[in-house]
Amino acid sequence: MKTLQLSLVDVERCAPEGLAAAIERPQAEQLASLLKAIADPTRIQLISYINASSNAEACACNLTEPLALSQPTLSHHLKVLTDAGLIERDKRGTWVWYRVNQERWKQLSKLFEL
Amino acid sequence: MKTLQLSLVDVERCAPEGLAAAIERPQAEQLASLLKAIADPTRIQLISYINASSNAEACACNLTEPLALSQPTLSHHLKVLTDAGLIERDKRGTWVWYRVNQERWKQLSKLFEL
DNA sequence: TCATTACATAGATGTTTATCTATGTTTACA
DNA sequence: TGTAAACATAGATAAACATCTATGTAATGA
Repeated sequence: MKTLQLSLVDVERCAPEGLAAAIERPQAEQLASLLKAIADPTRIQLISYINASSNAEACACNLTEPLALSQPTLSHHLKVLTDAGLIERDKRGTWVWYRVNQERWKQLSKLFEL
Repeated sequence: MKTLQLSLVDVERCAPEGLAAAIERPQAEQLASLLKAIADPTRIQLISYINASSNAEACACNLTEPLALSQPTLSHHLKVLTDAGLIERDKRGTWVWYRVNQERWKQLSKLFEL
């Protein structure tokens, strides 16, 4: 019957096409949590400020003012970035210096070569 | 006096170092909203599935099942990605086909060459 | 040892967001 | 024209999150 045949053709046109290697859930969650760490305007600016500082490192004490953040809020964002492994903490006396983890950053950039 | 001098030295060691071009707030917000669109495991998988499909395009009707999503939830995620300009909508009859916007994707990848 | 400074943690609050159910809209076709 | 299928939108809800104030911790220096 014609209708059935057309229907079959239509179904075929909408049928799942062969998927190449699609990202599985656990890896997708891992990537998402890494991206979430960066997907915030304040943290993007933080990374930018750190990287743009001389020696590519910045003292926390110099980050509150340019970004107009309270000290606990800054501390929170730096922790999020540190936990994600995107920046590294280096305590020197009373101050804490941060630098971008270039390895981790390169890892991320590869994601977008998909 | 020695204390004052030391204090000055210390301040200098913590003083703001010359910043190169740091990302300003409006641009940071733009980048963050783009990254937020991807920073979700479901949407990462969606992009992956679309790109891994033959012809690098996928019908919405084929995306609910492999990702175990309800139809409205799928529709929501596809809208988020579409609004961010990361995928493109192409309605063909009853079905809607999506493909990744490669231009936009390349733009993003440049972000990580920082 | 005490005061001060730099930073972290805890708890509270308002906003965003991922998901659901229910319903609306559009297209194909008999 | 009327029905069915594919998708979008609306509204509700619970979880996640950015920010704040208040307080704790650790290091410095007198």
